[in-house]
Amino acid sequence: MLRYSRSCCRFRGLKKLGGQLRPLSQTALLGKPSVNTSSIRSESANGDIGFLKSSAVSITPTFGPFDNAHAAVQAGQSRDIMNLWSLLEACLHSGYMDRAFSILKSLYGLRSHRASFIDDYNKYLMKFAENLTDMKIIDRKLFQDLQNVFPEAEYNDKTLAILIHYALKLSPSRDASMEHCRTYLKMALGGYRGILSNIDVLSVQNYRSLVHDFKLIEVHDLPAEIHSLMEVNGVSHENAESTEPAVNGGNISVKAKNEEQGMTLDKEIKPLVKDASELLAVDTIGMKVVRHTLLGLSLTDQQREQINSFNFDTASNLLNFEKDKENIDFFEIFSQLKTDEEKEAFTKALDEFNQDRQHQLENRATDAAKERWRHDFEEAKARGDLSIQKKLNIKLWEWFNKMLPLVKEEVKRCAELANKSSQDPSLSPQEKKQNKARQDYGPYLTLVDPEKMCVITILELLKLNSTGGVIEGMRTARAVISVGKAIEMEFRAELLLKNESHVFKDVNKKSHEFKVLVQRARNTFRSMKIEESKILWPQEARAKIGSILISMLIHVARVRVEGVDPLTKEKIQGEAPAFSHGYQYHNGSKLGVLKIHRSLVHQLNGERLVAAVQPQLLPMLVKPRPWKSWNSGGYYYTQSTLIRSKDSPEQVAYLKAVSEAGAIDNVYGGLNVLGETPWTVNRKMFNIMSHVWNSGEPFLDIPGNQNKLVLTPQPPRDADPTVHRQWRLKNKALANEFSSNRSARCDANYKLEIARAFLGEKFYFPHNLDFRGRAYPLSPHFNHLGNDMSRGLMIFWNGKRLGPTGLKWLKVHLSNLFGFDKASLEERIAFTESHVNDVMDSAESPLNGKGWWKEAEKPWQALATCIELREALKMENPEDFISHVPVHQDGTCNGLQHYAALGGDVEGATQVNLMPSDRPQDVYSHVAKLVVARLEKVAAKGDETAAILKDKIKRKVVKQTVMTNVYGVTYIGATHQIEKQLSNVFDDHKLSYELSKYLTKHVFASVRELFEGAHLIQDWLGECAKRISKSIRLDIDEKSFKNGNKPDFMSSVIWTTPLGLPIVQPYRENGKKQVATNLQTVFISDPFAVNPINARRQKAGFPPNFIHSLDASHMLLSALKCGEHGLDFAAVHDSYWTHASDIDTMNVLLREQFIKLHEVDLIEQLKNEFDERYKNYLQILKIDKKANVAVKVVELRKELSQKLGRQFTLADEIYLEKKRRQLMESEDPAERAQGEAMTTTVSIIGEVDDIAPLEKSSDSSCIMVLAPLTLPPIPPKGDFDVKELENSKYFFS
Amino acid sequence: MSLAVKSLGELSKIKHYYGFRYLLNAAVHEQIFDKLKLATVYPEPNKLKILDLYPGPSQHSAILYNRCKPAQHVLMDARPDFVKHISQFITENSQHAQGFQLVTLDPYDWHSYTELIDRNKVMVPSHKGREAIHNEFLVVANLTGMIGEGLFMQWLACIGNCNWLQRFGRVKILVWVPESTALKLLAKPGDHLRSKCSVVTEAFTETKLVAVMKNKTETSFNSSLLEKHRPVMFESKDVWMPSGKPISLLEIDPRDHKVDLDNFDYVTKHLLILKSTPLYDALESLGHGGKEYFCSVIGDDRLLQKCPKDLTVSEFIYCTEIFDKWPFKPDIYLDFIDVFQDND
DNA sequence: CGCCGGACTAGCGATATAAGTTTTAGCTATTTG
DNA sequence: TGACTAGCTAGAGACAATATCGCTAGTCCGGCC
Repeated sequence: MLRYSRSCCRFRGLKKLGGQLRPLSQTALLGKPSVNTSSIRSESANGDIGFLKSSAVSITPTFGPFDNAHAAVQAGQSRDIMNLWSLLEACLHSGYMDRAFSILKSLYGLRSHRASFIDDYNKYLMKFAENLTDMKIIDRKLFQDLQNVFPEAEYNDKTLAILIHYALKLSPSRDASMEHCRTYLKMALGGYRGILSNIDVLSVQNYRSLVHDFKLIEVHDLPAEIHSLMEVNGVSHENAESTEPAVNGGNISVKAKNEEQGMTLDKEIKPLVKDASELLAVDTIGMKVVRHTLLGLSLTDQQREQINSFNFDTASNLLNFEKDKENIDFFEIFSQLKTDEEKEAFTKALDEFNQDRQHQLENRATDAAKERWRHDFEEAKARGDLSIQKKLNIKLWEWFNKMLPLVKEEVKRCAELANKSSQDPSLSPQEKKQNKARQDYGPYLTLVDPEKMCVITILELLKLNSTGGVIEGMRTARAVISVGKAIEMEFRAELLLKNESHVFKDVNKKSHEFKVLVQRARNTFRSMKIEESKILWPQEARAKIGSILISMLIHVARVRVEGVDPLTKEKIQGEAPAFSHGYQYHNGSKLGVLKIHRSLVHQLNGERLVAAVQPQLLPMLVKPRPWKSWNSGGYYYTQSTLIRSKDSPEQVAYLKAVSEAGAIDNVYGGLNVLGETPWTVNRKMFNIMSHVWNSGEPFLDIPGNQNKLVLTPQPPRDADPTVHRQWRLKNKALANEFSSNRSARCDANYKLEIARAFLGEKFYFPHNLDFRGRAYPLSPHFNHLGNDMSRGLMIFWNGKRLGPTGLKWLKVHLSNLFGFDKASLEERIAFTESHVNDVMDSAESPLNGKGWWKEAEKPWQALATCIELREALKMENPEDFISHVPVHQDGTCNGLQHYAALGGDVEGATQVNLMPSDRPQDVYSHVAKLVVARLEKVAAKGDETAAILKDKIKRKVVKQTVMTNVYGVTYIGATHQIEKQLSNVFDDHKLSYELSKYLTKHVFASVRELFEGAHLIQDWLGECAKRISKSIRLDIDEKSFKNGNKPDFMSSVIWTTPLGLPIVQPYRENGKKQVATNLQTVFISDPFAVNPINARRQKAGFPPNFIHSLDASHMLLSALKCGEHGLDFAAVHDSYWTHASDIDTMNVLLREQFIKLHEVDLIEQLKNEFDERYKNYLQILKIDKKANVAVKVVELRKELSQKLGRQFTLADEIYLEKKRRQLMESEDPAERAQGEAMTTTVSIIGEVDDIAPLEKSSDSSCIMVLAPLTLPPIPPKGDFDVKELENSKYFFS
Repeated sequence: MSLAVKSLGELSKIKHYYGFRYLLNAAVHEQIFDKLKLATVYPEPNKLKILDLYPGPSQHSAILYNRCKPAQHVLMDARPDFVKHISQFITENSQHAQGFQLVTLDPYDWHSYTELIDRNKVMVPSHKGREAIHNEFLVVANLTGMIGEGLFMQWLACIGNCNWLQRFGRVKILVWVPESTALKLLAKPGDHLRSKCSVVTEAFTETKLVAVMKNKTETSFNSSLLEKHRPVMFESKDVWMPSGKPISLLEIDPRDHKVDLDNFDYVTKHLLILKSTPLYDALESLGHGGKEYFCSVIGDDRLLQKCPKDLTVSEFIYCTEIFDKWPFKPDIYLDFIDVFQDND
């Protein structure tokens, strides 16, 4: 009855208002928006692993505000939108409703954003309604806003959901409430489901009312996750008369229902849980079950005792960060379980426990840190021990307490300012300025609990000690941003938690089974919520609140210091600020630094700073949230994006488009496999490292614990300037070494401490991608991509019986770790076997024995393998050994492998083991040989340099250069690498540098000779990138021509990987700007700014990036397949890891996938994509002035110039060409004809079939013209057939 | 007999000027040397040694040589085109060029001087005390090129340290610099160009503006400066290469000073970053608790209200002395940063 | 009432900073076929 | 005449950042008609 068509509704609605009929809801009078539900989902073509579908989408995407390249109008606005969004959000949560409303108006003003404006309005409405008691006000407000203020905006299902939610909450009577709901439901755009799917608005209680009380909707209208929650109740309460219990809900066990039955609804609806932390305490029931399950397993008495005494209350038993406390060793228990059933039960119980812990981990870390400080403080106070040389934590607690009131005061002022409409004129100019600034940061500062902000600030600053090359301190810019970011993260996590508790507030989890259901619903809810939140605080806001907080800390934080009186030379005690803001110069440019006082730094050196590790970024205790969309996956409470595109919203835009089309499911799949591999800490390795660490001595790559930086004595004043310079350089070098040692040690400390916390735990690494699609674990510090030490600390949680092949592979692995990896497998096995005594010795007494393992290329991993091997060999049948150590298979010069496959280069393919062979080919030795041959040839002709060098060329000399050559190393870079090697042979520094320069040329030439095909492709890729990045795009580049004939080039190189991932090279000119903060201005780039691209980097980066995108594709495909075959899989780009026993399987799979990848001609595919994507682009060429076309162009220019009465610029030419094309696309035949008839400079050039012969490089005899963009022809492909690879066992080895 | 003085027309045939600019008008040069009254400073030409750095076309060298007839006049230049030109010039004038010689060393390289003086002993200046300007040694240089400014700043440091050529005494330097550099060096307290180098120049040298290019633009020397120095003015057409920034000639007379250079450096450098912030606040950037300390020592509130850009040299020296007495002063030798060491 | 002028300011762009110089591409003149 | 090379020069470059100043364009206010 209220379903009016749009036009008549407005009309009639208004009429009715004027008349007697007072509708219950004014909002109901609003027009019903038209719904656009067309979607373009094309069916995946057969055999497509992503590319076809994805490229189809990404070539002509329809972009939202993330795009910064597509539409010119939008270009300037996307940044505004993001800033407004974030400000709106901040104002709403800070309760600045008036300001929020004016922001809404601004958003409404942005045309390009109009369509999604209602989402912003909904957020406002939601908040607006929160503190009201009268439904009518809400309804009227909405009506008036949409009628008068935002006339072009139309409500959507979420708007209705909000109305329903509040109708249920606020209506005075059941009837009124029901009537409201009925009305709103009828206004639905596309059925009830649309409204009801807003589980972030409607609470479980709401659903129950709608279903059970009012019977307005059926259970099957609800989102699937909610069903179960309804039904449990439905059965117990309503006897299932109106609902159909069978719908979808069959998975509820009888037991669960029974358990629920005793409860009445009244009892169930408890008073609201006010905040997140209280909510957490409710969960203990489940933990009893966990304990019960665990105790039911076959355990040793000791373990039983441990579990019995273990407090499964997660809040008090998060990870173990205490040195002398031991958590239960879940890994030990798990590995000792005999039967699969027991393992399964154990796993289930542990996972459940970990679900809760993960939740805690991501949410309660700041509180935990604070509590620890307080605890230490109180303890010391109780002991009466508040000595001068205070413990760090006590100091921190004091700072915290001094800082807190300042922060609170500031928050108060911001709030006051926001509520005051007019400025107090009596204020001093300085105060006024301060208030002005408060307007900027105020909304953001009032979002997070001041206590938390203090803790975060302190922790961040301590964590940043000695970063950014500052000796004792950090860069200010980094500090303010870090603090700001941390605050933002905290806010997001809190927000999510708050929302969650709001929605689930009236759900009581009495039973264990029921809780599982709730948890599932929650997870869905979280995913939704996270996906929805695309808002990022602008860097500017981060910097501003960061600086405010930091300057407060600077103000209060003080330390005891010691100094020397310059006159009496006595030691003096004093007090000074712990932090000091100042500047340092580098190359004449100033750099803001935040210095940390030396005495504090010393104290920090001795501390274990685990608390400062962002807890949101630790390895996860549960399987990561599977990747489902560009921003949904990984951690549970922290938003992570699929691609780490710090400053490329452009790629995000493409990504969203293809993701929504479901074109990159293989990427998600591959990443999920990586994320689902469970790990645990290798306890034996941990103990050894821990021991080494505690000694404080340098060991392998762990630097020793030096406390003092000793500088060399100063030369006399009148010494030669060179002497002074040398002295300064020497000091710099010393200081750099010192500080890099310190940060290396600090890093090692992080690793060890995280490892300690995860001892005996089962954990996972959530992964995401860099912009080329390479996978990286999200958790920094401690992951399997880390250095040898990190890797040595980790083993697979799951163990697998070695079996005959496993044992062999374990031996091969050890040999590889020693760097003995270019021999045949048999020889490598023999290598290990010949060292069996060393293996035993290393494993048995790693620190006191002969220390053979330390000679390995990767000593820590070698030691881990030695230990594993010893355990195996000790057994009666070593093949029965259950192995956990990951065994690696590395591609031999993986980049070249891809190049060889692309180029079909037989010789190259052979060299990098794409061809089956009895022994692995060693490219490096081969190149070395080639180089020697060259040198000998020239030496014979009398070249002395060649003669000196020709005997000095070893494999090692060329290795790095050959390897990095693929990755586009520059001549200079390569020279440095070679110089490093040569300096071992030649003492004279200058000589060795000269020789290196000479040698580099020959190495390059040799590599080129050997990988002819590869280099042709490399050059082709480079040339394409160059042309694309110097191309002009008709639709947007018009205004970039402001500087006459020199345009700003805007087109990045964009391509689609075989898996369908769109890649946008992010190299743009850095549009860094100065941002004023409390401490100083800070130089930061705004990721949403549209900057011209950096053509040089686009060109230099493309060839290696393309190859990386291929190796990434290969890895993900292999991961996917390994996952399908039940393998535990991990990878470091071109090094694939699995259990020893599974290596053979993995090798087959990865070769299969490589073949699959290269079966299509990827280069041709790329060319086609380029041709399509850059179809209408123009390029600037220089052609011969005397050529026929050139003359014509000049004539036309002259003519047009006269008509215009001024110089005819390239911008004009582009404008004309654009017009011509528009006309030709027109519907109107007359216009089309007009277009055809038009002559532009571009059309003249376009008539020439092949422009290339006319091109000239540098001469005054040529002119600049615009021509359609053409790419060079693909270099011919060689005869190598990638299928040969199938039997090449040394491909990866 | 004297060396031939070539004209701009001839000298402009030299291919490359390497980004340097030279005044090539003999009359103006004469005017300049008149103004400098070199005869008073160097009463005994037969003991005078002149080191001419980056002489380039060497027109001024010839004129100077002709006027002073010094015992030795060494031109140091290593730029191929100039080397060629100078060698040829010397050959052409060989009979009149006693003591007029070229060394093809790079004046930028410190080693060139040890090479010239200590190793090959081509030119060995006498050591003089620091009571007066060295009266037997003169340095002439053209630093109008790219590297010029940087090199000059280092020479200033050498004056402060009494090393390099300044180890022989307070050696006068006549140096051509870009006008922008001259402006900086001569900036007085309160000038917006006041910077560390102006303070250092003022503290360690007595610097005079000898010659400037005639210039219509505003962004040039202010009238009081011109009034004070009364420099010789020359036309821009007398300068080769024709394109480039205007140039000026400075006369640098090192002072006898006893300032602790390192502390002075640190204090001026840091204070002048916040050149318009009152000392009261700016001092905090000198180190942990700088504000507290300095305020407790400096009684004069007027000084604390002043901005670094308005401070006189003696005020900077005063601050340096206080800084030096600070028990908790930061380590001034660790005042740098390794920007490439970025751990993420 | 409306209009206008002047004061004021936000915001942007330019410039200086320190003090051994960074690499590279492109341009020009020289050399050589 | 053209092509190639060497060597210069300039242009970007990571002044891989920040303080300050001056200019401009807009805003606000008060006075005047």
